[in-house]
Amino acid sequence: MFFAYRDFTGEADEILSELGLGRAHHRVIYFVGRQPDITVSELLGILKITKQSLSRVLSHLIDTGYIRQTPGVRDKRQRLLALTDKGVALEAKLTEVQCRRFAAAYSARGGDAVDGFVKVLSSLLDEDMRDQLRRQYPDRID
Amino acid sequence: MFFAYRDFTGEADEILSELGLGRAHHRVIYFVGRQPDITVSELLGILKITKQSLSRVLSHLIDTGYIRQTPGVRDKRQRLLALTDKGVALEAKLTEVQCRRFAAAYSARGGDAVDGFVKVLSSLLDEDMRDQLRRQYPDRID
DNA sequence: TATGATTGGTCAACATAGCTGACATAAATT
DNA sequence: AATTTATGTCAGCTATGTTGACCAATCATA
Repeated sequence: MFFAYRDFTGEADEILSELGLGRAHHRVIYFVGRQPDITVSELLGILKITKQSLSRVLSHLIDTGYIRQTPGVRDKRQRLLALTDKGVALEAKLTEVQCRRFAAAYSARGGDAVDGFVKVLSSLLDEDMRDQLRRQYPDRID
Repeated sequence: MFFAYRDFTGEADEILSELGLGRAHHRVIYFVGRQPDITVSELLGILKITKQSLSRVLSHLIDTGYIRQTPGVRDKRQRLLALTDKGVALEAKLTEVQCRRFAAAYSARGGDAVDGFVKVLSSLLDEDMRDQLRRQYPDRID
């Protein structure tokens, strides 16, 4: 798991570090990309870090133009976060190198292996996390 | 991958933090456990961190009695690292909670899924890392 | 409408675990 | 004897997490 996680994130980490960003920035970009107009507290709930930690990373991404924020419509206190075009481009680039690994795995090992992989991966999760993901991706998890 | 890795290491992290240790210590304990009398440079090659980083963690583990070192026989410069009884006990405890997750995954998803998991996981590795692991665990990888 | 809860932010300080660079020592090799 | 190797140590930097304290705007409700 250690080796796989390290190598899986390695290529993306390199791209990021050339831009002066780290893995924490990647996570924010990724989850904002998956769920545009996500709120800060939703993001905090996913990442399970403190708002102070998130603040540093998020402010930087806003300052450097990867993420934009618009005030919430229902609740004006909320900051709805979304990727800018620059953010979308980076997200695509990062996701591409990681997808390439999965594509290679799929080619080399086949769909049944990939199915097993997803199943086992989800079984490694805490129960509440698994339930949460099941709700979000009902057709991919379980 | 992010969620699975976080939850997979979460329980072990808790045990460690009660002992004033972190994930870096876990890695050292784990790999010393897998390969007793490993040298410092072999460990550096596995972890791919700098000797200064390792030094802090390793010195602490030696000071607190989880790891002992004996001078190399062939090469007296080498420090051969091995777990003490205390180290073995901790390693077993940490490995146990992580194995429990895999055991649960095995029960819930079956052996074919676990086989697929291992296959895909190994396909996510860099090629050289995969070769290295193939040599070390010829019956488990590929 | 006043009060309290929620959403979000800031400042300051700290911890862990990585990094680089420079230099030291003992042992092995040539 | 000179060089290379295995390892260590000091100093300082960075990224990313943590606590605690406190502030402001907005929302919901008694």
